[in-house]
Amino acid sequence: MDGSSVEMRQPDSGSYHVAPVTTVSLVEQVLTRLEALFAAGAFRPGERLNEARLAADMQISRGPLREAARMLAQRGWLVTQANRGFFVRRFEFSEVFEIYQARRVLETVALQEALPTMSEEEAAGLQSAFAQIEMHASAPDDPAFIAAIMDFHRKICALGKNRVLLRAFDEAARDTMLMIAFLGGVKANPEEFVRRNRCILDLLLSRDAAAAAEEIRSYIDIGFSEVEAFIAAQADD
Amino acid sequence: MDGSSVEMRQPDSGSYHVAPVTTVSLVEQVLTRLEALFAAGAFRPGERLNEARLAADMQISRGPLREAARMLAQRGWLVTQANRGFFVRRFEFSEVFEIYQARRVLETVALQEALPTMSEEEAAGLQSAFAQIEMHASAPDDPAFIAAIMDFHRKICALGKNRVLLRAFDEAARDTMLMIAFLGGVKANPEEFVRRNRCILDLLLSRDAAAAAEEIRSYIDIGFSEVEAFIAAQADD
DNA sequence: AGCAAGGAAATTGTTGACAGTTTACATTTC
DNA sequence: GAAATGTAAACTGTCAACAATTTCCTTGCT
Repeated sequence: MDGSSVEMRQPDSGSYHVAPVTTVSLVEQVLTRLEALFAAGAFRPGERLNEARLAADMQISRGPLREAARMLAQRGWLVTQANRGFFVRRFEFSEVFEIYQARRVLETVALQEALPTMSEEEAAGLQSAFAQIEMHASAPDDPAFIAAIMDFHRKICALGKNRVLLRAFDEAARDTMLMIAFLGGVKANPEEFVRRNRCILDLLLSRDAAAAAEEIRSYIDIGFSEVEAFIAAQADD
Repeated sequence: MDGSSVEMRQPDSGSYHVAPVTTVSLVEQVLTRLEALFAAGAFRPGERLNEARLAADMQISRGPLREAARMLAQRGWLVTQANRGFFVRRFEFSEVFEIYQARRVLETVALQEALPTMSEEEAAGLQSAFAQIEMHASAPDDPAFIAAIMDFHRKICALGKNRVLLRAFDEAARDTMLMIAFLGGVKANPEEFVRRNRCILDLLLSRDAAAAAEEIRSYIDIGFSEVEAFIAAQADD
């Protein structure tokens, strides 16, 4: 490039305000790719994963792969057995219920205390998050649709301004997505989801904590019922 | 050993029902030792940990150490910077408040729904857990004292029978212990803690969910106030 | 045929070495 | 003397090889 024609502005004092060089370590890249494989349903519950083969497929060595796998194990997506390696976790049905129950608790608790004092920025954030749901509703099978829904509800939980509880919500949200990946996608009708989330948004914007909490409760219960019915429909395996 | 003098009983049918040989992988051992170092206050917030030195001290190579460190990073105790390694997390004061708030929420929520149907086994478990607190009250500086208190409250949270929320409590409990390790131990008077926990136990055993929840709320608030005061007393650093 | 024992192949656990980056220090320049 | 520059040491990131264990198949026995 010709450095003479375009002159870079020199900083008037001290520092340059350039964006820091973000080097993404190989382990983080592997973690992202493993997450994508999980989301795509590439791993089956109980499956043992072959380190050498996976590393070869990713064109890396086993070291970084194992480090990423340890992180997923700590997250609960993989379990380890000494000298036998990493296995994909299994879901019991009882745990599916607990995941939905946990999300219900975490979202409604966040509301109860924080909704009356919700800022305009937070309200705008909720609105744009809901807009993302609408945007992806035309492609309900795209993982981005579920991700948008989760992000909307994450912002609801974030109203509580408690990082520990928000982290717990993130865990539950990730568990939900993992479970859906195992089920092979949800068949629920997207309009229904958009409609009910719009209802939640409206109640939030009107600062009606009790009504919003009640609506979230029933929304999540419906989500659980859909999964419950879907699982019941699978009388095989 | 002389195998002839002692004859093992042969099983009457098929299998032996012996406990499986639990080989503890080196990574798990390292994780345990790192946790012990954290609990002992060996790591200071923000400290960078030298992989080669730590591995040499533990007489292992860097591979297993890095895997254990990745797990602690996923847990939030360490943070990573590309090409710079692992650093011990820092606590902001605001997060200390959030930890206590989260424990308060998780314990009281578990009670609200589950206390009326608490089984006799669960009640007995709570009683023995409280007995452990009393047993360690004579040595309040021993980490086992705090661990006993945490275990009692963990059993309270477990009444809710929700593994996702219980896991969140575990996170918060671990964060609490880490924070205390950073502070260099709490100076609070142990009799006060024993007395208030006995009060909680009594209310639990009488199945009074509302009163127990209220007592837990004030108990945790007091715990937080103690930490708050302790931090305020440190006007240095 | 069914089952146990043995051994080869496959797989995980761990290590040491090398490459790339960062950090610390000495040197130069103003 | 302070700031910038260059260089060596220290450290992290990654890899490939070796050791230990498990898995699977073959063989031999009842």
